Amino acid sequence: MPGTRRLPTRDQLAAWRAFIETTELLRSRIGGRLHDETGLSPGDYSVMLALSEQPEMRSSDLAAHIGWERSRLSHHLGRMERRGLISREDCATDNRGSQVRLTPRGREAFEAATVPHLRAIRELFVDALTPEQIGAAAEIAGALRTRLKA
Amino acid sequence: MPGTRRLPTRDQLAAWRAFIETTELLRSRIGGRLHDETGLSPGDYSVMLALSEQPEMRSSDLAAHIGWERSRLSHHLGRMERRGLISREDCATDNRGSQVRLTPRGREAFEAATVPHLRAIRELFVDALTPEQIGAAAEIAGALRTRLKA
DNA sequence: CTCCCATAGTTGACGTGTCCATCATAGCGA
DNA sequence: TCGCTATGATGGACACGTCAACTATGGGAG
Repeated sequence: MPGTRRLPTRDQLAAWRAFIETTELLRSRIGGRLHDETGLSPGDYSVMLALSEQPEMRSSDLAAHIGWERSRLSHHLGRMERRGLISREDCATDNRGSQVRLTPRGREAFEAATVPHLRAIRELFVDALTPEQIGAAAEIAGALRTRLKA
Repeated sequence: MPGTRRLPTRDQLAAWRAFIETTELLRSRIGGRLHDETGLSPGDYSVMLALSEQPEMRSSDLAAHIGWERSRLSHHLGRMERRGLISREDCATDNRGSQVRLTPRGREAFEAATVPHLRAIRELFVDALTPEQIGAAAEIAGALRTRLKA
């Protein structure tokens, strides 16, 4: 059947839909619990996780570290700064740059969020799967990422 | 170690991160290709897929069918209406309700989008995985969904 | 030293998603 | 019929993401 050749089969499509819809639901549930229990969004958590390991970073380095576009990070840091979670100050060695750091309040919020977040991951991801399935999930992620890089 | 008991292990956490980050990247790549090649967003596609199977639907039924909140659908339909993809009109049997339908232009856009979208799914998902991995992905989705429903 | 381009970062516009408030109608029980 | 509650749908406020434009500084080629 020309024109439909090489399109996914019914089963493949069903697997695709189940996979993509469920991962989306999982993401939103984990994010929702994080937000409800700690007041932090997943984006906040990523930023703060990086800053907790390296307390002072250039904005671009931070963006690269967490895999975000600079613009996205700039918008997000603006919101986090308004909430008093991080601060930005001029960079001594490059007048274009800015250093980002956690405020004491930010560090406190991050530390309070760690255990609830890990617990949500355990409950909704780890505990939902067998050890074999967790391994398979990691392998699937690897295979998909390889394809996405090509 | 009280307080950290039952938190994910290092390996489990690595699997979680790989899984969630890769599925997010996959989603955005498929969505990006859909948008670039057809001008439709994934949200547009979901709405139009439902309407292509049942040409006239109540807004609430449509929302339930695709698993969206009514408010989200209302906002999205507003944007789609501005672009001439769908139309809304009063419902004859319930004065509160509205009927949603594809415009001719909407139907045309949807039909033009189907093959490119399926092709993207094949290239970035189906072709990235072995048949066993596709089966495992479906099973993982099922297991996660079962847990999410509880 | 000057010019040119690359880089750091911000901003505006806009699509998207959630939460919550609002409003009108439907539908039921007294 | 009257009034109460549930439901259908919309709207505003705000967070989040992307894209493209813009500002300003850095740094090398000549």
